[in-house]
Amino acid sequence: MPSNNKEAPRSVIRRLPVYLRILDNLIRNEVEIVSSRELSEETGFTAEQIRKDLAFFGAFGTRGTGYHTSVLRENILRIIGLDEQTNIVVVGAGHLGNALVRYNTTKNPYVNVVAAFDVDSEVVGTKILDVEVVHSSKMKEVVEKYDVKVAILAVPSDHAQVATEDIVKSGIGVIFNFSPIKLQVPDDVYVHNVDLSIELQSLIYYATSAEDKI
Amino acid sequence: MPSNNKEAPRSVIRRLPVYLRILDNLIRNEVEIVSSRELSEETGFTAEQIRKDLAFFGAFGTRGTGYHTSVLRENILRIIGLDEQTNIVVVGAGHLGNALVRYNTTKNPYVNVVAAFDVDSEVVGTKILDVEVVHSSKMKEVVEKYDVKVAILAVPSDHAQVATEDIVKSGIGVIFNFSPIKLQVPDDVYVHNVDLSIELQSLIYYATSAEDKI
DNA sequence: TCATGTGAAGAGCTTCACAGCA
DNA sequence: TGCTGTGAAGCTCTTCACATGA
Repeated sequence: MPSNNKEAPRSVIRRLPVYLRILDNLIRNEVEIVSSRELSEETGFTAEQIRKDLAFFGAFGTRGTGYHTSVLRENILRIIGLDEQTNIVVVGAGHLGNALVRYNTTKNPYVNVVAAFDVDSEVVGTKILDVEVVHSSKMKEVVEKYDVKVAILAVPSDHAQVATEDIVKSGIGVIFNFSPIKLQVPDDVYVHNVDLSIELQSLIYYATSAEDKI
Repeated sequence: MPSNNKEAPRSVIRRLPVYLRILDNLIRNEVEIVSSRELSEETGFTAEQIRKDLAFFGAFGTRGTGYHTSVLRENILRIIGLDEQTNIVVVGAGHLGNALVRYNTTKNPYVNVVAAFDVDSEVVGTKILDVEVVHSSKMKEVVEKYDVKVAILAVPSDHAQVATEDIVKSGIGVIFNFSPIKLQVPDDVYVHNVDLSIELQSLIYYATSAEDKI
């Protein structure tokens, strides 16, 4: 394997799934070869950056030709760890949790939502598509049974830390956090925060400063 | 005004709403002064970074003391453009759009969702909380009436480009895009993409590589 | 010839170290 | 004294320019 021993930059890891989606489309259309310039047009990233990203993990292309779509796809799947189906859970079955279960079940290939968790007896026992809403007290059991690696956290702010402790105790090491709380977790747990209020508020800056330019 | 003429770095703009939220909490608890070190503890950003961020726009603090919470809050509101209520719309009233209307209505102060848009006659005319679901053909009318600056786009992929054209024609200049499509827009329209599938897929990398370290 | 792979230069952002001031 | 404000250094990632090889 001609790959590198250095830690992969986060920016590269964030772009890999973008390449993956394009490759899936190309392969669906039976395109066998793609160049970095073509990938650049589809993604908006520069061709040099795409080559650097891919070259970081090894030489997957052919000079003068380009990249073999299916070879590149296999390599990216392996690098990310999507070469085997990944089981995830959604914690919180309110409106946002509900939408996230549906989204990842119908729109996200490569992941499999095995359960949603909630503490509200109104929703425990119901289903979202084919996904059962289970009481949070059973999290460890489900996580061990399905070897779940990632939890999406979408509970109200005042439940977020408690729910996080359930998640950590169940053995999950990666949390995709939608609550606007700085979660307290052990060092070996990886938290990725998406704060929709904050992202929207920062966008307002561009809405108003763009207007000033008129 | 002791502020700067250079364009503000994106990274700074993304952090400003984080400071804003902390300040809102402090002011609610009648705390009048806060230091960069205290803000650091709340946010996880370094104290130097916080001082640099704030100093970019002017000298808002007092040496030896710290920052006056309400003064700093007012300044950040003005910088972002949140000093007056910002009207937004949500385009797409499916499960994700529904959740986003609720989220921004109940959890996001400083923005006001004036309408949701859809083309499905099943949902047009219904309400999400107090927000009416309006047919997309009336977008321009609503946007002009409420001086809407930002649209959240949460429609299925195959409708995303068409919906974008409605948004652009209505006069909106900032789009918060949840669809996994590279939207084609004029140069003066600002698009911010959040692709939930891609973010989750890139997280898998950390789930599996963390495991390898055992 | 043509597109990849890559050292070097450049840009942008963060951290350091300390001057400046209440 | 204590905390802000800031030039300088450092780091990370991107762009450039071109050598490399099918």
